[in-house]
Parts: sequence; C-alpha cells; structure tokens
Amino acid sequence: MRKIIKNSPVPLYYQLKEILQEMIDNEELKPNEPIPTERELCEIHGISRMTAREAIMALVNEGVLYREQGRGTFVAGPKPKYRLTELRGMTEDMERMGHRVETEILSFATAQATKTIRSLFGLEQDDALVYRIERLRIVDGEPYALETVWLDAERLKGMSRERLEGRSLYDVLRRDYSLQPRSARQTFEPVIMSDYEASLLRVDPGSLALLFHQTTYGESEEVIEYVKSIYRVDRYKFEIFLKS
Amino acid sequence: MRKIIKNSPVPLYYQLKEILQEMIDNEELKPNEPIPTERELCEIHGISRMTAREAIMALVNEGVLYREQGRGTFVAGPKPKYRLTELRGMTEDMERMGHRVETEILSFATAQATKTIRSLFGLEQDDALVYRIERLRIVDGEPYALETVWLDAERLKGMSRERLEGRSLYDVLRRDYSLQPRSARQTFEPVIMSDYEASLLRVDPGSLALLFHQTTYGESEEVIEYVKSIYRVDRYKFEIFLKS
DNA sequence: GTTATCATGTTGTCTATACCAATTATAAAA
DNA sequence: TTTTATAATTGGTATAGACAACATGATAAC
Repeated sequence: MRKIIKNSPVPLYYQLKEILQEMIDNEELKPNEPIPTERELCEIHGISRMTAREAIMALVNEGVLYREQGRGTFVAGPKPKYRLTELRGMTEDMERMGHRVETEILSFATAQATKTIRSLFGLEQDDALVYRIERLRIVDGEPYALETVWLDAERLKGMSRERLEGRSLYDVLRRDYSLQPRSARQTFEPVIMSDYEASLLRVDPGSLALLFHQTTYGESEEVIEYVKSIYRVDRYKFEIFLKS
Repeated sequence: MRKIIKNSPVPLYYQLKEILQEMIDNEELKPNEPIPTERELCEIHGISRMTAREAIMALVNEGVLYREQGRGTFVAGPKPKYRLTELRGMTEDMERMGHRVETEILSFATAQATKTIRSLFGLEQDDALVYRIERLRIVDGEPYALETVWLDAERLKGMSRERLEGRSLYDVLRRDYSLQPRSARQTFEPVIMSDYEASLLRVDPGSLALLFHQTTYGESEEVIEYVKSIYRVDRYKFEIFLKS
C-alpha cells in the first residue's frame, strides 16, 4: 500500500481515500473482500482513527465501500455496464397490447405508520395504522416491477390479502370503498437494485433500475395510496408524450 | 430549537440531524439562510464539536445543507422538480419555477446526417446535412444537463452559434423560423455517466443519471428536432402528473 | 479616499482517548 | 461432540482540544 505524505497540503483523510480508491481500481482490493480495519490503517499510516474513519466514510457515502459492525469494511460490487434495449411500451399499455399481466402478492401487513407516511396521509395519531402491501408485477411470465403500496387502514377497514387476490387494487378501491383515483404525482430516479430486489425481478444484482414514488389523490384531493415501485429497464422502455 | 436527549439510545448526532431537518421542514430555517454555527450547536445541546459536525455533514451529504469555509453553513434550496407533462423548453420551464437558467454552447457543427437521423427527419439525400449542437444546461449556477440537439440544416438555413447565444432554442425556432413545437415523444432510462459527461456535469464519474431521447414534432407532425440529454439526478427530481 | 493590516469568527483538519455494540474466535463446560 | 461462556476484534459514538484556512469587518497607514 502506498503511504500517506504527512507534510503534504492535501488532507490526510483525502490522501487515504485516494489510496483506497486506487487499490480498488487496481483490484488489490476485490469486491466483497474486507479492506484493512480502521485500527490497521492508523498503524500503517501513523494517523488517528478519526482521520482513517473520515476517508472510509467518504467512500461509504459514495457507495464504494460498505461496513458491517463487528465484521469489517468491504469493497462494494462493481457497477454494471449499461446495455441498450429494444423499444417497448409501458405498464398500462401492456394488456391493451395483448400481454398477460399477473400480480403476485408477496406480503400483506398491518403496521404502524412511520412519520413520513403519517404526514402524507394526514394522520394525526402517533399509532395510526396502515396496510403495507408488497406486490410483484409479472408480464408474460416475466417479473418486471416490484411494488410496495401503503394504504390508510382506518379508511379502508376490512382490506385483506384475499380481497386483493386476482383483482386490481384500483378495482377494489372503486367498488368496495367508493374511492375514485383522480390524479397522481409521480417522481422517478435511477437506482441500483439491491440483491433482494434483483432476485425477485430475476436480474443480476446491482442492475440499473428506475424507482418511482407515486402519491395518488382521490376526488377531494385526499391521498388514497402511496406507492414505491422498482421497474427493471432491460426489457422495457419508458415513454412520455408531451403536448403543448 | 428542540433539545437533544442525552440518555436516549438514539445517537446524539442523529438526534441533532433530525432536529435540523425538522427546523428546515418547518421553515424555521429558510433556504440560503445560515444555520447556527457548529460551536453554537455545541453550546445549545451540550455536545462536542465533532458530534455537531457529524450531524451537519450527514445533511450536507444529502444535499440539505451546504457549507462555505469561513462563512457558515446554509440551508440548500428545495430540489427543483422538472415536470414532464407539458411541452415547454427546459429553459422556460425552470425559469417559470424561479430558477436562473444558463446555457453554455459547447459545440456547434454542421455534419452529414447519419442514417438514423436521416430516417428520423425524413431526409432522402445521402449527403443531407444536419446541425449538431452540444449544450450544457446550468440551473442556479450548477450544471444540470448535457444536451445534444440535431436539427435539419436544410430547413433551418442560417442557424448559427451566435443566433442561439443567450436565447432559448424554442424561441429561435418560433421567431426566426416560424416553427411551433406541438408534441414530443420522449423515452428515458437510467445510465451510468461516462467520465466525460461526469466531468462536464461536475459529478463523480460513474454517477447515476437519466438519459432522455426526445423527438419533437411540429404542427404538421414533421420532426423539428431530435435531442439526446443526460440529466444529473443528485440535485433535481423528475416529476410527472397523471390525471384520469 | 484608498489600501494594508489585524482581530475575530467561521469551517476544515487532526490528534488522542474512551467507552459502547455487534460479531467472531476461543476456551471451558456439559 | 456439542453447547455455553468468555475474550478479542471490529465498527459506532462521543469528548476536548489544537491549529490551519478562509471570510469579513474594523482599524491603521498611506
């Protein structure tokens, strides 16, 4: 390992950060292998632990390293290359385009709402309950999105896994609860899939994906649902039409 | 300001982080205004400076705060959201939302159209010419997107770098060439930035980004422009509004 | 009036130390 | 051999203090 230069104008933590990055690039440190411990790095370079930590934490923040308390600090897996794909339509068009769409309910739970979810639904009680439903969307037998839906349990009493089985959520909301989705606000961003998500969607861990956050509003602008969805992007392309 | 609870199992730095985030959300601390200095926060909560720093640095990493050595720590503005439902130039869109938009023309070239571009514009001659313009879009002083625009040189005779300088492209098309953009088809996908793109957009190489391909149509459905844009996603969020 | 210097306040870097929490290796006991 | 308790190792949190680098306003010198 290259050594830190003590009297350099370059901060010590920054030098160490560069050294570690270099070793990862040169594969002296390989993915999922541990890097030297904080205390070892202190020894090697003659620096204090807080300084070593600063270098490590910077790389953790960049996703280059990950840490596990009691075990060590490890090199994160490499980021995949992007592959260009065929042009395809989007979710709603799927059935219209003659594709077979299935939904597998992975979990159905009643849980205490987090602060974020509470403020979203305008729930005041600290112990307000929500349904948290995880669903796997499947098109023509291939999984293509992983969805987590939050619903206000107070408003939607009697919701159950069985009630959702084989029906669309919107159908249940409309017919069983007289809730008509009117508008939605959706944000999206690129993400790297976690191992869990990748295995469910049957793609390589670390694949690129699109993460959507959707808040759906009803007729009186009340929040009906909050949805977090991860879409794979290797088989489908997302398309928007804009008009002036 | 709420106080830190010393004997809580929640780490002190994390409590302080939450307190600051809360004050920003409640607008007790407003964008571009300074937050209490590190030493003030130490005084107020009876913690050490490194602990206060840790809370602050976490928020800096998330883009909630920014620091200037010798001056202080300030609340970052809210993430601008780029809305995709209406067809406007990005410049007009951002300006309407109160952001300062600049555009740096990186290159302006007349080139022979590739086969793909020819078929897109409906050009028949093998030696048809197109303009190829590379632009760096800058919002509030921060580079935001890298755009490559292709235009039909035959239809837009006399287009030049100078003509574009300081004006929006759509403005030039409307006023100088009587071309009114009417609709557009846009696809998007996540990508990993190349080193070149990353350096221009001033982010770390290998950062996640969104790649857009846009074909813009005029009043008689003719293709006006073809645009490939790479957007950074660390400072801005993309948003879509859906209506039933 | 203009410029240079200084004092002060801010963040940036770094040290040395201490104890806590989680995990893993080791030794003792069953 | 298996289980259990203990020790060692690792990262997580926190302290108190020091000096550097930079920004700003007040003051002194020109």
